[in-house]
Amino acid sequence: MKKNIQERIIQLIKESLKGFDGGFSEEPQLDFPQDPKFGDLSTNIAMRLSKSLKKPPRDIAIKLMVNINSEMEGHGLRDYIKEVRVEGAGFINFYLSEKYLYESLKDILTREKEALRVDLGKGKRVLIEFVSANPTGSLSVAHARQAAVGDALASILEFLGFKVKREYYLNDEGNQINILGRSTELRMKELAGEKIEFPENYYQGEYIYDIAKEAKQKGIKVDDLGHFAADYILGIIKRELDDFGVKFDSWYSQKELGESGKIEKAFDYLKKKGFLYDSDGALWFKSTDFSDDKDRVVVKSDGSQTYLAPDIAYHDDKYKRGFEWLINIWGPDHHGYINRLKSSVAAFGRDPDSLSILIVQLATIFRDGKPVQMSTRRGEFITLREVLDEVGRDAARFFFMARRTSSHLDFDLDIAKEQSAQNPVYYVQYAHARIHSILRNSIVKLGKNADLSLLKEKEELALIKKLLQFSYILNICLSTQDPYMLTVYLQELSESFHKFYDLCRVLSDDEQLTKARLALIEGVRIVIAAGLDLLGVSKPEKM
RNA sequence: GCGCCCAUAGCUCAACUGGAUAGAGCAUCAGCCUACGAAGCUGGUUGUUGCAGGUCCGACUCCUGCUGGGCGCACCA
Repeated sequence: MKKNIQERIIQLIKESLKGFDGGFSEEPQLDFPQDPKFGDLSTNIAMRLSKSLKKPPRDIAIKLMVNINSEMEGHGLRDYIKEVRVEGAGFINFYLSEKYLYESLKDILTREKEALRVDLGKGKRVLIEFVSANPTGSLSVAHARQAAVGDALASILEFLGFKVKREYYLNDEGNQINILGRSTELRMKELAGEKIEFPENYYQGEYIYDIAKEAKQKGIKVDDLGHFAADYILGIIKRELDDFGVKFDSWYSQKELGESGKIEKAFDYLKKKGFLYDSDGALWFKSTDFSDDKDRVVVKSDGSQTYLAPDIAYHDDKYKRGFEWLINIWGPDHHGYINRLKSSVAAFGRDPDSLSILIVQLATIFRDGKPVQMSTRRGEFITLREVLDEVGRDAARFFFMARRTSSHLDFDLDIAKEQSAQNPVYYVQYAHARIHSILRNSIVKLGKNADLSLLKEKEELALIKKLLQFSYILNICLSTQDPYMLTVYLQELSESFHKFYDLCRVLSDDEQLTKARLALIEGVRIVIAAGLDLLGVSKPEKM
């Protein structure tokens, strides 16, 4: 795998720093400046060294630039960097040569997706657990967003060389299953003509009637109603996820975990280490020894377990299955739970930072300009299914990721289903379809022998540069653990393409130029397709 | 009372995790198809970044305090 230009320049900067007297412990940062007049790549290292070297940033930058210029040859970068300049307060800006741009485009055309891949994961095993909704009803919009984010993040990590598994933790026992069973039982009685009182905290949704009918038909015993209903609902959830394009590698049953004895084993270990103690007739986990502000009950005084008990064993088991990095994707109502779970990881002697917990903020659904209130128990909430039916998979997925994951999201159903330019997904898909259309219409064949150096227009060079940012963007997605940046990037890339399209005619009488431009748009197509694939959004050839 | 998140243009959000003149979309107005898809492109208007201090060469970003909003603080899951 070829080292990308960024890594090579960073290496060059490091090398060039060697002439300085100590004082640099920082890894040089190299960014793509937002404004092209600040070069193609830029580092702020001189400013950051200013303090420890006790010199003005510009003086350092100039000295460093001289070193860089003389080191460049040895790094084989002479042909690729057109110019290095010190600008502004002490930024060192790199201007890439056309030769480099053409070679990079050529690389994308020959190796396609592989040219975009950077192996950052090195085969590290990652478990992403997400959605994990209780099987008591259809998936909500909150789950939908978690599903979109988790699935895309998993795809991105896979692309970056991580070995990723997607897992769904199934809460198939406990109090909510009991209530589910009793809800079903009552509805069965009601259907049989009995007068019933239906408690407020029972599941109110219409679907309970369907389950009740089926349970009656199959003659399910009263004691089994809870699990029967849970299985039935799990079937619904699986179909919803399937239609949303989200596939899990494994479904981890809490019930089976309980029966496996793994919880007891985990407790034995913690007891031995002194992290469990009895008090008030209950068993407590000493999470305050770690990062929690309060110890937590794991076995209640009535002998039953709290939710934390299986969760401790579950996460222990994740590591025991060989995963080195755990990513949990949760809703905001669980953020108070982070410290106690991380504490349990630490109690087993593991690094709590190897467990990343991402809080996906809620999406507020707007219909007719008004927010729709949500209540699971009353059965009044917008489901993933409704969103899918109304706006479609592509718009839904893209929309959910079009904001930073940690930010609230306003999801206006009326706008999303309009399928107008207001929805950014069409802007990106349109660029993709437009490219296909041009390729279809062209008499000249797309070939490998195009002379790319004919691409000289400002828009053409800008477009190639934009293509080169793809792996940098994925890098940001990795460090922020958020696919959001990719949605932004695809919009920017599409914008660069549409601008190019408007100013540079692809198909013309000039056969050589036509070939070169076909090659360019093919490069754009490859990158947009790769990006949409990672997001789980389709890439239509016609719209 | 304690903890977490948020506050940026009329609205929805950015600002690449501390960088260069705080930018997009929507809305609105004016242009661009006898050439590859007008679901596109070009141009015009919009700011005391909630308030007050502090750190820094540099602050929307970090720290402290305040104001206003969301969420969480279970022997629930």
